[in-house]
Amino acid sequence: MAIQLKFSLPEKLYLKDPQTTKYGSKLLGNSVLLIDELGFEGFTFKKLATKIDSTETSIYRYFENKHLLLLYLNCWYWEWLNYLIEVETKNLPSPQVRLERAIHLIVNAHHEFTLTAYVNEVILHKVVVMEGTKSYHIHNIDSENKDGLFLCYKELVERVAAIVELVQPDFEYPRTLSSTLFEMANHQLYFARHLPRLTDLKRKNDLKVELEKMLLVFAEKMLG
Amino acid sequence: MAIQLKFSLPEKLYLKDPQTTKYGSKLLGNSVLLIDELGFEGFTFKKLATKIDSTETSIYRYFENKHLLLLYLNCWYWEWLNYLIEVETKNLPSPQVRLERAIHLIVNAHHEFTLTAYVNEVILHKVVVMEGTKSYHIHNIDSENKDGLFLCYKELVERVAAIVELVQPDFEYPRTLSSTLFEMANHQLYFARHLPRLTDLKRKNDLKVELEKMLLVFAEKMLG
DNA sequence: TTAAAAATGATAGTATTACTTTCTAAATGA
DNA sequence: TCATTTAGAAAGTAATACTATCATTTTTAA
Repeated sequence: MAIQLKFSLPEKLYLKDPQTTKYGSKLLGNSVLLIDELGFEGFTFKKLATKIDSTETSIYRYFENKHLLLLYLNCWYWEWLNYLIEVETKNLPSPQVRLERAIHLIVNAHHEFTLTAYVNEVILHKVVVMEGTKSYHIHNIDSENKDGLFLCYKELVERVAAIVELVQPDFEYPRTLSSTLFEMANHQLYFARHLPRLTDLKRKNDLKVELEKMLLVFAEKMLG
Repeated sequence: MAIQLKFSLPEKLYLKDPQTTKYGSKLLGNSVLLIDELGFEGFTFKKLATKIDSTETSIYRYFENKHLLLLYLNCWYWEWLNYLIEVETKNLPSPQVRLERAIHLIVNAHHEFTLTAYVNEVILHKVVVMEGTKSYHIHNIDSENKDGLFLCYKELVERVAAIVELVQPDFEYPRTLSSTLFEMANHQLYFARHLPRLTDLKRKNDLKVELEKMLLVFAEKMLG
């Protein structure tokens, strides 16, 4: 993919949009690497500043705090996946096939597509699986939600829910099914890697193949 | 319920078991209240010490850090639920009915049972829904897992998985179904309360009733 | 009953975190 | 080229996440 994409993310996420400057993209790219390396709790703006040969002050000009940076990365991921699902399910012959394609992308997109130079999508996906829920399990969730910070996730969930509704208009839980597909994809992968007794995915096999199959079975049974 | 229960939780969770002293039970009970009030990120041992008219030093004699305290509370909840499911599904006529009873308990136990004087189960449940995932999304997950800190959750998931296997021995994902029931119960409730576009549960209705119905439909379709 | 042991409190101290402020220098662009 | 934007440098602060030491109170067991 040669086209470089810029996503429009909620304004209140940042003080200055890191996608608009070279420094900003360095910030984003390295924050993904450092969060992966240290875990979100061990990650600090000080350490990130050192890593990119800069200062805390400069980072604070982009983000109010590390929580909003994490949320920015998640939103970026959600927008990116949303864009891919939109493009890749267009012109497919039936809703069933579109749903199958969407599930394939939820599991595999980060390995098959690279849209940007500065963010490593494979590592970003690791961060989303490992730290993602922390971006929306926060004490001031309601005020952040009011500021529109979770629109990206909502739109992503709604895109897949809309396909679900086409597949089976009588199904009573399209949003729940959609959000559960996204949540399951992350949690079951995390369990397979770290708490294997909580899942039937087997680490020795190709997790992506198994996970995709599992989500397909799951969706089929719910709608079939 | 007049019987006071004491749960045996993994030893490495604590330095001194808070269930063994009066001070410890005060610590536990108030930590639930304070985490609910401030959110886990805003919660500190200093603030807890002030709340129970004590000192940081004393709290540190029980727990190495606040993460382990949160995990302790989660384990407590998992053990408590595990115990209830065991007792309450015993002697039921069929696996189907036992699974239905288990789902009912996942959703409602905290409102229907009170086993201890010092922990408010309803608020503990709020904390588990809000902060629970943080207790196992941590950078040193593998070493903590090695220390057996997640046995309670594994046993809980396996208890329900065992029932699933009795209901439908050919079903290929009993553990995944079980862990997904627990995860869904928390996430869908959280979404209904804070990010309603991510779920079909409607806040105006009785969330518990709706959630139980939803999980039943979900399990039925998976196994039916 | 008393002496030992266990549990808690009081005080102090440290490194790190999570910022904020102010002022300067370099790059950019109209 | 002059104004504006952008980044760096340095310093400072309140709070966090602990640790150490010593004194006091409470419990327990001989």
